[in-house]
Amino acid sequence: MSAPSPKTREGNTTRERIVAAAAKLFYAEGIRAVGVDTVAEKAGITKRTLYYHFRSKDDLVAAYLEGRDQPNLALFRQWFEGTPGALPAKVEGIFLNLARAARHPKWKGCGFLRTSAELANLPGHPAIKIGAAHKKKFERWLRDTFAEAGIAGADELARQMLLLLDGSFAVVLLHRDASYMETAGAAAARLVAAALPHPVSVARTKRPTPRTGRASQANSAPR
Amino acid sequence: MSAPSPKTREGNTTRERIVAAAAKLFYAEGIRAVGVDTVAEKAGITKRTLYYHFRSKDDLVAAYLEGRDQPNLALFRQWFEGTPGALPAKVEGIFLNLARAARHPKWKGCGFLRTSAELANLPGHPAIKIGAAHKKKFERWLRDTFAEAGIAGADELARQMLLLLDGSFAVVLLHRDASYMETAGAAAARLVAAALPHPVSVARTKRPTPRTGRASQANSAPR
DNA sequence: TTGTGTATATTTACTGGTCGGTATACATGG
DNA sequence: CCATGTATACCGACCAGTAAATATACACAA
Repeated sequence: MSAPSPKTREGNTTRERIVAAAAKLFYAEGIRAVGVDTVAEKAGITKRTLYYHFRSKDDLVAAYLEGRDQPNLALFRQWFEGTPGALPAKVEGIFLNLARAARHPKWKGCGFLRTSAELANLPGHPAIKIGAAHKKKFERWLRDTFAEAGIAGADELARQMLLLLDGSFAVVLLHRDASYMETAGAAAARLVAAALPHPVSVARTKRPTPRTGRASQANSAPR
Repeated sequence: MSAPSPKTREGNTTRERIVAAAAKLFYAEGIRAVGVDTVAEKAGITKRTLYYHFRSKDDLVAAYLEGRDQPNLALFRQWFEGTPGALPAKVEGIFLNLARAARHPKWKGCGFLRTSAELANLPGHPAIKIGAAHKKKFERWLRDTFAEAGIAGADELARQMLLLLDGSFAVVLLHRDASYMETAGAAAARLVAAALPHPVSVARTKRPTPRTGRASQANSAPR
């Protein structure tokens, strides 16, 4: 995005190959578990070359997450749009696709969350800022999507989806049981359906969304 | 719980002091970020003594989480019982108390989840098994509590609560914004209220819980 | 075309320090 | 004496980061 950097082999810059190697290793093994020597070896370069392209390991970690930001968001959008049906079903589609992905043996949870958990003692770390921004982008996309559908509490609903999503990342990683993602998807679909302006398929009620009052009072976004 | 081990100073066995020091350090800094030398120093002993009491660092990590199991569960139960009102409010009380705790500057998320995230590349690690068992105990307690209240889908509801809880751990740790826990509490309360056998304060419907059908089909626990 | 300067890119070899874990000896209390 | 602890000193491996030399590419001048 900033430095042009010339080609070295077929199509890949050296920097890209370093980030690709770092991404694989950091995601598979963890940040502190992987040394820069290992990254350099996997990228087919020497450690000194790595330090020519990155000022420090922390910068490399940040580049790893930076590189996952857009692809991840695109994947979620794709899962949403690729699921037929009404809004609740489309939201649930994200969770069901994620459950399928989580059953792959190499799946190890959400790289952003795992990095933030591992570096929790360094709150200002650039990688954590990138992770926070990533999740905020996702939440904003959800909120806009809900708002376009005419949902009143789109803000809070988006936050709830994020909580269920990240909760399923954590729980599935711990138990290695992807069915929790289907549970989360069901809960998400139910919350979305309850927030829809049109009473869904349930017997119609007088007021469209009478249950919104309770929560909005406990959650007026302190900051 | 297993070895009696004699006292060394006032009231504490050496082993307990080691575990206490390890707990503080591992929670505050992370597992791989803390060396055994640091733990030994903080416990006021030498490293060799640490290795007299624990076969390996992995054992020490397991002991750290083992020691947090019962106190953590007791705290959740206490928060639940200490909140007045009906079931949804009591469940929400857990989240509100947790939000208060999360605003403490030394709060760093859930030690069980953070350990599982950091050791995700070692699925069989004893500490991860302890963490999984801990979360299962909490989920079981929730399920039994819901079942006693006459809720039909107590199993799934308990899983949803766990997802919201662990989701809020992850999200609040990333954003350092405890208000997400209040959002999670509101969502939890709403889901519990919707599952109650008695239609809550909303206008009565013909069937007590008509919305259960959608989710039960998507979540029949594959394992 | 040839030579030279310069910025980019990469190498080998190495630094001081920390990692988990241990060998050996010494203390102390039953 | 012997079991239980504790202390000093050390191990090889690995850690993040660096020095110095060099290879490569391109610009511009003779």
